[in-house]
Amino acid sequence: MTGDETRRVADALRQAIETGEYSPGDKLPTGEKLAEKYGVHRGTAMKSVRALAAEGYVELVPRQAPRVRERPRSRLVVRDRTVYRDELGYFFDQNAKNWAAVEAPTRGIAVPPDHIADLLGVPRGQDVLVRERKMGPADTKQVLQLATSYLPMALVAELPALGAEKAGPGGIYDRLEEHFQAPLEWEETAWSRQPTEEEQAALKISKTIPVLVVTRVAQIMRDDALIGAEVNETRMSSERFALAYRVQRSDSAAWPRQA
Amino acid sequence: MTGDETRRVADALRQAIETGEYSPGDKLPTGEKLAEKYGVHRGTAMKSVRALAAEGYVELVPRQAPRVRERPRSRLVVRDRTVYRDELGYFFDQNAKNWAAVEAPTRGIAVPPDHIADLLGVPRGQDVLVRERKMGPADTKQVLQLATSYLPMALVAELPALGAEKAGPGGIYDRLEEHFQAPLEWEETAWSRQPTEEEQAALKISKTIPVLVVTRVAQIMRDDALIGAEVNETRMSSERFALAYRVQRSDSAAWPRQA
DNA sequence: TAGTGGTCTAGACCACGGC
DNA sequence: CCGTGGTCTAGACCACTAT
Repeated sequence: MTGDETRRVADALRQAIETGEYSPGDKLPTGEKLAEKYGVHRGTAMKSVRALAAEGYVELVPRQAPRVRERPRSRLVVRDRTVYRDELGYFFDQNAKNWAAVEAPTRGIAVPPDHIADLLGVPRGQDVLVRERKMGPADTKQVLQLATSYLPMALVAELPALGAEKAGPGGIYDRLEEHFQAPLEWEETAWSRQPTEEEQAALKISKTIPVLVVTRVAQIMRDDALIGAEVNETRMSSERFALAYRVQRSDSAAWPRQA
Repeated sequence: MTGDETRRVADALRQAIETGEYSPGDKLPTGEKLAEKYGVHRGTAMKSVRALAAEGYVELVPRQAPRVRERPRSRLVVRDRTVYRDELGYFFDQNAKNWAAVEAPTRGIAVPPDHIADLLGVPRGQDVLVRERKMGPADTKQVLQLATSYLPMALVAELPALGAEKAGPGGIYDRLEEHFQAPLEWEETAWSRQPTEEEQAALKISKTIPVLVVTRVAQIMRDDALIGAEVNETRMSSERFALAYRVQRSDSAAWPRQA
C-alpha cells in the first residue's frame, strides 16, 4: 500500500503534526504545494495525505483543504457493565444518564439479521418489531450511540404496550417485568467491526474507525423456560468508548483456595 | 475514495464473489485481464481489487494473484468473562484451555505505555517487566492472540519468582496470592482499534480488520489499599472473537423491586 | 525467465466550495 | 470563478513469484 516516496512524505507529514508544526484544526498545504516541497507528483503527495487520514491524523472533506484532526482523546468514556435503576427505570450506563434521543426514534416491522433472530428465539426471516434511536448528550445533540431494539411480534401481541410509541413509565423493561411478574436477566456480547456507511454518517467517523457493537439480550425465565426476550444492539465509535467490568470467580476459582 | 469506474468494477467483482462465480480460495483474474474485460486502465482495475480487499472479500499478497478470502465466519468464538481454575492454575477463557505459546515467550525490561503505567500505579516513563506471548491452539500453531503482561519492578524485586523464566505451578497469579495470602481481583476494560503493523503480521489480518483489546488488571488489596498489581493486555482479531458476560444488578436495581 | 502486483510520473478532466 | 481534491488514462520501472 505504501511505496518509498509515499511513505517518505507521509512520515514527514506525520512528524510535522506530532511535533505541533500543524495543530488540530489547521489546514494542511495543498497537494500542489506538498508535491513541490517534497519533489514528487501531486498524486503521490495526495496518497500520503490519504494514508494519514486512514490513520486518523487528518480529516478529509472533498474539495476542502485537509484539516488536522482533533487527536483521538486518550480519555475514554467507560461503560460500566452493571444495570442501575433510577426514577425513570433501568439504565445501563452512568455516563448516559442525561442522554436523550437526538432525532425522533423510528418504529417499524422488519426482518432482523439472522443472529438477532437466533437470540430472540424466532425463526430466521420472520418479521419482528424494530425500534431505532440515535442517542447523545441532551445539550450538545451529538450522536454518540445508535441503539436498535428488537421484539418478537408474538410478545407485542400479548403485551401491546411494547409496540406503542411510548411504552409508559420505566419503558418496555418495566412492562415485561410487570406482565410476567419475574425479573429480567441481561447478557451482553461485545465485538467490533468496520462501520457501515450509515454508521459513518451518523456517528461522524471515517471508514477506518471501528465501531464497538454491544448486543444485549434481555430474558425472562420461568421454571428454566424462556418466556420473553428482547434484543438491544448498540453501536458506538471505538475511539470514544470502552467497556469495563469485574471478572467473576467461578466455583472452580473460589477463594479461599483448597490445598 | 471511489469514482465511477472504480465503483463499477468493484461492484461487479463483489457480486461475482457473492454469487459464487469465484469461490473462497480462487484466484481473481489479473489486473490486465480485468482492465480488458471492463474497459478501464489497469490501475483503475487494481484500485477496485484493493477496495474489495479493504472490505474483507479478497486477500492481497504482493506479486501474487488476489485470492477470494474465506468469508468472515459468522460463528464467533466467544470469550466468557469469568475466571476458572484447573490443575494448571487460573484461566480466563474456556476456549483457550488447550492453547499454548506458539513462539518462545519474550521477557524484558521496558517503559510501558502511559495507560499501563497508570493502571500499575507506577510513574509514567518508569521501567517495568514486560512479558510477551503469542498464543494459539496447540495443534494448529496459528497465532490467535497476542498477550503482553506488565509487572512493576518493585514487585519483582520483592518476589523474584515473578521475573523468572518459569514462574512455577499456577504461574504468577499463584505466586502473588501465596505471597500476600490474599485473593486477586480482576477487572477488564475492552475496546477496539486499528491494528498496528506488528499485529497485522502476527495475527495475519489486513489493516482494515480491527483488533479487540482486552486490558485485564489484577490487583491484591489489603485493608482497602493496593499492595500488588499486574496488567495483562491481550489483542485479538475482532473477526474471530467476541466477549460475553452477564450484566450485574446493582443495589439500585435489586429484585424484587420495591413499589 | 516471464508475468504479476505495486508504484510513480505526466497530464487531463470534473464537480464543487470558498473567495 | 478560480483552486482544490478526486479520478482516470497512459506509460514506465521494479521486485519478486511461480513456472
